[in-house]
Amino acid sequence: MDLTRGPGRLVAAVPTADGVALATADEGWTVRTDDPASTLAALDGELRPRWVWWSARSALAPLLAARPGLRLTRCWDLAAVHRLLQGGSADDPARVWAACHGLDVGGLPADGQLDLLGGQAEETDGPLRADGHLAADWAGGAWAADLERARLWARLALDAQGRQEERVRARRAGGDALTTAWSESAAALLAEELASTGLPVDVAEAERVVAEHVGPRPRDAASAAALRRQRDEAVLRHLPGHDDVDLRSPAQVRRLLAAAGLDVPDTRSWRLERLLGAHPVVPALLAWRESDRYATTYGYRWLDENVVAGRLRGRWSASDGGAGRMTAQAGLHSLPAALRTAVRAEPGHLLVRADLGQVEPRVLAAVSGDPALARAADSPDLYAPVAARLGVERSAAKVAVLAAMYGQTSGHAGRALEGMQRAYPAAMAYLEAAHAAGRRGDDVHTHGGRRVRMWSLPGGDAPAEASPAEHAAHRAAVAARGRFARNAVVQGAAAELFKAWAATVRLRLAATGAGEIVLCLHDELLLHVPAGRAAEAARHVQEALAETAARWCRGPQVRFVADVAVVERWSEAKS
DNA sequence: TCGGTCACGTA
DNA sequence: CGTACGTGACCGAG
Repeated sequence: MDLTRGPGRLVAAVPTADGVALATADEGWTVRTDDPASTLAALDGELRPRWVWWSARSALAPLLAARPGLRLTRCWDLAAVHRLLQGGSADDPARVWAACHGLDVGGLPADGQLDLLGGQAEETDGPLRADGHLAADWAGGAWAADLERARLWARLALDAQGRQEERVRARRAGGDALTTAWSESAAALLAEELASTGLPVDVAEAERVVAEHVGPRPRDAASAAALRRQRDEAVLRHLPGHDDVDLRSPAQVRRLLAAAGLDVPDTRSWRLERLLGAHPVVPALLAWRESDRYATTYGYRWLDENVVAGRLRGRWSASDGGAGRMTAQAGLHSLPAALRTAVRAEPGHLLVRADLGQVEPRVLAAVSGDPALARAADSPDLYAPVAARLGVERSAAKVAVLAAMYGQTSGHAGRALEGMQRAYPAAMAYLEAAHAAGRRGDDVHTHGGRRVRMWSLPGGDAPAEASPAEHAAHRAAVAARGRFARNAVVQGAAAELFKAWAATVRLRLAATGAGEIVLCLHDELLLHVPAGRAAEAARHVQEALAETAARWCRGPQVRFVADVAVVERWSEAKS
């Protein structure tokens, strides 16, 4: 059972307020209905198509708003595949269309902006300009005015899909870019479902955690201000005469520390932790920092704005940023550990928590085809055989592997890297190639075929006339680009593997009704499942990983491992 | 009112 | 001088 694969019959779908417009290679038609979600759900069951849409955000999000439980099976997401092919995060229809027709995007309005100034806004009834670009009003949403327009918009989507698929098939990558296009599309679908579903939260428990750090919910603005002064006072009382210092201002905190005889270049907590015994103001300040997090970012306001009826919801992106990881808003990806007790299964349900173990070195073994590293991945603890091979402690082996992947040069990394070079030459060569490309400013591509764009440097490639300081800044910028590229090919490929895994899990759960994914966290999945289906869901997670890994590795098979636990609260069973 | 910087949570 | 992201606060420029 592998539902992510297979071409499927391509059916473009454009839902509107009045109904839904559809297009296949042979025909287009419209269905007038006030319930397009049900129409698509029925067609999904009958035809098992691969839905083609401009983006899950535009096509699916409105349907999920009307029918939260809607689960469509497969799709081709033009925006997601565009990001895969072109890199970056810009994915509006005008850019998608231009890219798959080989048109220059220079004359296009900026992302999300209509060309209101009228530079190219010639009067036209059709969706296309004379130069082949999408007309600005169509790209901006004019297709939604009536079903006939929507039908045309669906035909254009199908046309764009065909051109995109040609480009995907032509993409040379270590892996199979077409499979990546499918799973990235699935991730875009999942992103909308995650935004709609939300993360189950025990609000009373969340309020208890917040109260532990900042006290009870203030009744009004005056008591909030008083509480704030009270928290500030706990720090400032250690240095009389500095009552006017604003602890939220790093510059003022630095002057405050200077008054305590502590000269620091910045006031980051890792630096202050080394000065814990130097002055009582330091531990007080660190405690203030922690509680301030709950007063600002993760406090009552955050709960009020983002948790509705016991679900924490934020927008999700399937591949934002350089390397193509998923991103999430509303703090979903950076919940403090203390708040995880509040992430709790609803009555009659359980959470299945699954996280990939040592995913980045295993991914490196797979994408580089390094046979020795692939053999190390046979071990449930990859670092143990690496340590044996390098003849060092496990902790040193881990540092060496991470240093190789992240481009670390400080500390003891240097000598460890020499050992890595001898033991795992193919893996190191893979990283070095990406590093060199990044330094040159050349784009790199992930195993799955994602383009990762580099950026140009302020002074160009080699500033001829520059001060020593400018030369140093330029060298630093070149090195930073190299580290970014080196990391991107590993982090990006890991993101692709993760999304392929998540997509497979999603389909198994949808097909069996054994629960649903409620959180994706880079290498961790959280499922919310009926209590009686937890063991089954856990099995789906493991089987989906084995299936995904087998498909993903073309060279030597690399073992991927997942730690799976069935819990009531996310905080339990943290490995 | 805006963008840059700092700081810090997660992976 | 390991990378990525999102969030909120301050601060100086406009």
